[in-house]
Amino acid sequence: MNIRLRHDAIVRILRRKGTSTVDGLAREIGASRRTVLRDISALRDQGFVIHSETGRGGGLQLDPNSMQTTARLSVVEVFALIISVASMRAAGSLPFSDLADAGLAKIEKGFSGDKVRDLRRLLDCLYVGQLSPRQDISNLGAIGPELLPAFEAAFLQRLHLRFCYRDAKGVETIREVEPQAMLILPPLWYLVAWDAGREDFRHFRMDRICNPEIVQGAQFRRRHVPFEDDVCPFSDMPR
Amino acid sequence: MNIRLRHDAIVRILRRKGTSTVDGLAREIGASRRTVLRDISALRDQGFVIHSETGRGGGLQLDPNSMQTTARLSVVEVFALIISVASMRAAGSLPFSDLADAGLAKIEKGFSGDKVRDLRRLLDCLYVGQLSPRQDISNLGAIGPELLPAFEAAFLQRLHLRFCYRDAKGVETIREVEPQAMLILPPLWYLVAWDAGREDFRHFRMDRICNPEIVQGAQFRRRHVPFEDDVCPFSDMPR
DNA sequence: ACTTTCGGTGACAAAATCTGGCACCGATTT
DNA sequence: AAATCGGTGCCAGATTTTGTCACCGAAAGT
Repeated sequence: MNIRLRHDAIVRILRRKGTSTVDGLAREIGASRRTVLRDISALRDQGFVIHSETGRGGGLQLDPNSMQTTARLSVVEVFALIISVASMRAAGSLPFSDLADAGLAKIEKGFSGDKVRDLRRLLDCLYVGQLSPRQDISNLGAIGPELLPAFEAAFLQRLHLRFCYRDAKGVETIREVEPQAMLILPPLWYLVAWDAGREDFRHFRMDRICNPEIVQGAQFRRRHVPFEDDVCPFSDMPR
Repeated sequence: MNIRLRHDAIVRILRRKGTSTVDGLAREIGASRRTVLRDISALRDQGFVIHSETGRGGGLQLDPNSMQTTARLSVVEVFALIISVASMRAAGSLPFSDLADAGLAKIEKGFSGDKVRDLRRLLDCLYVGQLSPRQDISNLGAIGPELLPAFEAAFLQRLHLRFCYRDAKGVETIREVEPQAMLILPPLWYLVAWDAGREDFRHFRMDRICNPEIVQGAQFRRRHVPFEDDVCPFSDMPR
């Protein structure tokens, strides 16, 4: 029997029975007492909290709060999860937001140094807030999934982005910009960028952007920090 | 050298050098060519995207988008993340929702059998939708974080829940209920439950619930499926 | 056409690791 | 004092992992 399957079996039995002895586990699994004890030790090393009591009527007990899983996530996947949690928190009344944050913190802790740098660079570009009630949200379009890889490359590698923009009057223009930040005011998303053609900072509603493409080789010239700190929901994350 | 350390070393070298040959890796790590090839295969199984080109000038190349991290999350933490993603998707216009879903799917894949069962049981109780515009959302209160452990135990172990409920007129009553489902209509959250005292199904606004406590030993008597399938945003998850 | 370089596979013995039994310790209950 | 129960060190045997070798197919230079 595989070592991994055995560990799973032990956790399953402990969960079901609540309390069990080492010998009972060994009999049920079909492994030796010694092996079960080694497995218990390994499970504790992996972060499972297993209480034990010696003597008559004693046994092992699995702390239900320590049931865990592992996952491998890329930087942008974590970023997407962070956007979800932050955006929901901004929408208010999220009883599980603390828990989701704790989960994200665990995920972030698993990153190595340069991945953390990537993540921070993305987070530095993200601002989530509340939409002011007087804002016009008519003609709300969908944001295309093809925007994601373009934004990721632009933000992480600091490259120019060229796209077609349809403004509020319906006029379409080609823009070449240096992306600076992403502003989320649910349900609206904005790209804050230095417009190279107009030589000024502009806000672009993301549902009005189409056909984004990376411009290779163009250097960033501007660095813009357009918002106050308290708008950013990630003050508690290390940066 | 440990197998895990070797995998980490391979990923580190590939990241740093960009491109490398199998023999180069073997020399640098101090393992045999065959072992490195086995490791590459294992890494690909784990989800790393490693491109390879044969012939002169070829070699291995790690896709930078597959740089990953590991994390250990509990069932409820994953549940909280799922709520965030689903709720945000219900709010509309989420360009990264697909990515967040992919991340969640990876997390869910890391669960062992009984944890998946727990997660499904929680998901079966969750419904996210759009609030109808004519709904009254005055007197919106905060949902206390102390509700979470109570709900988790109630849903997972199918135990009775007793709490103090303040209805729309401000009248407070003690209820003992069998929790059936959680309904999220942002920004409002409802608990759908069988009210044991009134012998009928009731909706409770979660910001009006206080001091929830588990009632040990009470058996569930009802099973309620109050919503159509299309309200549930998790149709693509295995269940 | 031929050679070299490179990823990838199968087979098999050697090396490393895991497993099981054993003796034994300390704590707790009967 | 006896029985129950978790925990540790030790060592031979079972199991898995590793290294070696032969070999294949693809690409690129000669």
